[in-house]
Amino acid sequence: MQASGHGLRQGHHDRHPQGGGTGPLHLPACGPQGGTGHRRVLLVQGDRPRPVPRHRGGWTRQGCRREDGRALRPPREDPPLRRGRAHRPRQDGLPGQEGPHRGRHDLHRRDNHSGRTGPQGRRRGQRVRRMHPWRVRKQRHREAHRQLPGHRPVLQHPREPGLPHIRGRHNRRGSQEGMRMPMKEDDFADWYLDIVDKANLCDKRYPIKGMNVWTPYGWKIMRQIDSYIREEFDGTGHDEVCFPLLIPETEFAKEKDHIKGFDEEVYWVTHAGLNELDVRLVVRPTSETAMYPMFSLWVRSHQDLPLKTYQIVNTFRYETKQTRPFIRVREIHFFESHTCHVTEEDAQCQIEENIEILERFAKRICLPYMLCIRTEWDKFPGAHYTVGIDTSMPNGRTLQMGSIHHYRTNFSVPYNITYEDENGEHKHVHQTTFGMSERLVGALIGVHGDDKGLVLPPGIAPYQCVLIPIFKKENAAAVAEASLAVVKVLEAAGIRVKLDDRDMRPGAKYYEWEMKGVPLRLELGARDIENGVVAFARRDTGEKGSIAIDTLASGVGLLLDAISDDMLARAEEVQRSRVQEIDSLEDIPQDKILRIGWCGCEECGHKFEDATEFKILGRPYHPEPFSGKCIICGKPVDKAAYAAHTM
RNA sequence: GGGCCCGUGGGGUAGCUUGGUAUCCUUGUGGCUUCGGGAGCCAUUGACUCCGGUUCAAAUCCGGGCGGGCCCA
Repeated sequence: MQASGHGLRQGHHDRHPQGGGTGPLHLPACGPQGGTGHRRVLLVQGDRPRPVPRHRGGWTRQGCRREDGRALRPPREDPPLRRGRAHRPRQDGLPGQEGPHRGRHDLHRRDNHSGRTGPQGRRRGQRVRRMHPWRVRKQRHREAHRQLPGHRPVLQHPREPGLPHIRGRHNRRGSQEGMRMPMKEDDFADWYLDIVDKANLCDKRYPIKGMNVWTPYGWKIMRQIDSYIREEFDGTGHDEVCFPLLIPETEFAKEKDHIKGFDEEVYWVTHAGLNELDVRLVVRPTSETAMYPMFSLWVRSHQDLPLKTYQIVNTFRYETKQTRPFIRVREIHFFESHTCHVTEEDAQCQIEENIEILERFAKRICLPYMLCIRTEWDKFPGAHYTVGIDTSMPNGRTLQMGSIHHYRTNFSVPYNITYEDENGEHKHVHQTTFGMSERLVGALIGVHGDDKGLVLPPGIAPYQCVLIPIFKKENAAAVAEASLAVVKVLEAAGIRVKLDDRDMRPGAKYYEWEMKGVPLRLELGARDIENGVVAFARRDTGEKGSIAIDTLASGVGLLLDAISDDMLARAEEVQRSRVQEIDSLEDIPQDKILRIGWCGCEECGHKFEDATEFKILGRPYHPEPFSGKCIICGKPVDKAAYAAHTM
């Protein structure tokens, strides 16, 4: 700030809410509003006090009216919708819509005295100067405006005083800022975004919607998931491959249903340098059409079968709906296996194997799931049938984490993938695929997280335990040494451990690592060293205790196993409790997965979906005993179906 | 396809109706001090989405672009 060519500027210390502006007034030496940051204050020389303009900040926006009663501008009935929840009007009719604001404005005053202004900075702005002509005009204009009939200056903050404090913005104690988070059950969407942000799983600020940056912590989680996938598929005779990102339009268009299913959400490469391409290129939304032209070259004899491949790559889909980290993105970190078999039965065996793989995999990452054979109108474009892998989220919606498809010969015919059998006959292969994505990370967040933040299963946590040394001034060196020894023991036992010896208060570290979901916290202080133990606290249950230092590695191992088992058991129980059987369209619980009778015909299915806005997930892959009636047509049925709101 | 709303430091925001002053919290940085559940103090970096227009003067008003969000079909 500087004295401009106009000769004077005001600092905030000059303002006063009562300022009428009609004549010279003496300023308070240091009013409650004064002294916001002495950095900003400008001393101006002068011999006459100047009028004090009305303090503008924190005043109600009030529409003003002319004599005829018409508004000069439409008065704003509601606070303007700006960024931040604190602006939203209360919808619930609870007390708080009226009355003096007791939050921000007053707090500002308090803060202004909080010591940020130095001793020298408090008595400034006493000398003022004659007003510049434009300011005089403006002052008169405002004064006239204020005297219009209907003008009601209200000394009340425009924000609703009764709104709950969100994220500590109005908190008296500044240190609480940013620590609070939305509650998981109350507002899942906000809670989820908050956790992604605070646990630093990805950075959403990349300037393309739906394309986020994997941060080190988030990427460690994803890589751990990938490593399990590699272990499982390598162990079942699959070979990892890596196909190009781009697919010629000519290949992409070969399977009609497939292209129809994707044509609204693929990215196109149309130019190379300055020239338009003769054949446009598709950025893969999935890799069938990239792989299968090559499969037709690779597969020649029945001895080449089964061909079992997989790859972990990124795929691209132009999502038009609202994107969300990990759950709905445009660049997808994707796993996909592709297999070819001699017969439909062989392919079916592969589906069974995939389900076994999934079972082991899901246990390791502690995710409950359900398998449903998707409806005809919801199956993968080009598939014979699709098995969806769903898990349920805290808001009652289901999240599809992956899918398993049986293609029969739907792709091998257009892509001409044939083999020569023992008799010299040429036949089309039967194919399957199995795909999962970074949605697994989204599922982990939603299924296990709580109001303190992320909770990671030990199997995928980048750090399975974190060791926090409790220093005192006199014993810092000894504690540091003992901590290093503990870390060495644990690392030797193959446990991923993090030593947090930053210069922070222990409590602050506890909160931080709880937010980041580390399954087990270890503490080591003078007390523990004396007793020959290490203190621990479980993230999932909060349970605290101590482990003898002699049996540290095995003790920690046992605890991690117990955490893993308990987390899976609890999540499975929650999932079971979210399923509810219904037999009529009346009183449908909106936050449950519905188990219904459905005759299986498309007409009834669509009727049900239209009437309830639920989506039919399909029939359970593993048949379940059921006897009832189709919820629409009333025909007796012996097979269940599941339906849910989906993410 | 139609309609509506919003773009202010790294994050969250105030200010916009009535043009002139960029507010507060948090974060970051340096220092002192402290450490068994978010300590404190001192100093300090950092922003008006872009392009036009109106004006002596635009975060503010007007038009357009870009970006984001919501509703309807």
